[in-house]
Amino acid sequence: MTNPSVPPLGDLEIAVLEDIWRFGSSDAKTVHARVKHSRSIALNTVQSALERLFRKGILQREKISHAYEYSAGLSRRELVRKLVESTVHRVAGTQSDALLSAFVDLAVQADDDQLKRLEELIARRRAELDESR
Amino acid sequence: MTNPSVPPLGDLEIAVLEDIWRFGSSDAKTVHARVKHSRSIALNTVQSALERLFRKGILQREKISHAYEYSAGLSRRELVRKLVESTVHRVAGTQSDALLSAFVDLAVQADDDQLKRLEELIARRRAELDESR
DNA sequence: GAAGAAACCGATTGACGGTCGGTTTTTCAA
DNA sequence: TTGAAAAACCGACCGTCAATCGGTTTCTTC
Repeated sequence: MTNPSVPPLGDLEIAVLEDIWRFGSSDAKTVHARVKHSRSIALNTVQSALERLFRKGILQREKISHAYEYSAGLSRRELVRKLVESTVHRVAGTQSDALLSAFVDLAVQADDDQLKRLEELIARRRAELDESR
Repeated sequence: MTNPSVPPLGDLEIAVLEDIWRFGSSDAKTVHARVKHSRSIALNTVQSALERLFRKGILQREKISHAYEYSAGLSRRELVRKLVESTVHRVAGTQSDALLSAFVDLAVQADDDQLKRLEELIARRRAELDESR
């Protein structure tokens, strides 16, 4: 929790991740087959993006016969959270304040519906806090 | 608003920025004088960090006699917001959802006090929304 | 007009992402 | 069992970018 740092991700890495999120666990070949329409890219390139993602702890892999099956170790949601956390940590003296500031300013763009959901969320969180006291 | 992208910042860049936030508008020499305690670094190095920050639109500068006076064009808060926005945009299919998700997950760590402030914020935002309708 | 200050102009180094080609290892079927 | 196909593995190259600085030019001011 003290060091939630997630290394930054490149464009291809994100594209490949998106693909795994979308279609579920896959091996390099399959990902390549799907991704090569938008990017003409060699299989090896996809392979190393996958590998990098694995080393970064973003993807998991399991050897199925002699091919790696890659799967997302994180939901998009979790990744976004970690990424945001890292970002904030880098440029924030005291986390909580900076975090709150970001909330504040981002919330300004939220619409009615989102505000409502946010309120519910806060209520729930508050309930949890009360409960554990 | 559609393209809020802020380029990523290096460590020295952030340090220099922090310095400007802390002490206000300064020229390279002054920043260097303050920063060199923690990092033994040449004046030129600070100068180019400042310059880079300027080119990235993070700092403003004004020529005072023949030296540049750099000042923050953004508050820390605004920067954090932009940085977070960029981060979310890169990895999010549909912005609003990802944004909300990030809220949700980050809010889980918020304490009582922060929740209260968040609620106030939402209330205010809601009032603004009503007003402009 | 000379000295000092600061900008300006590269140049270098080290990471890192993206990109592959070639080599080795593994699997599997004939 | 062996040979072809598949996939991993290795390592190289390029481009970009932050950090770092030395040297040169330009500007100001006394």
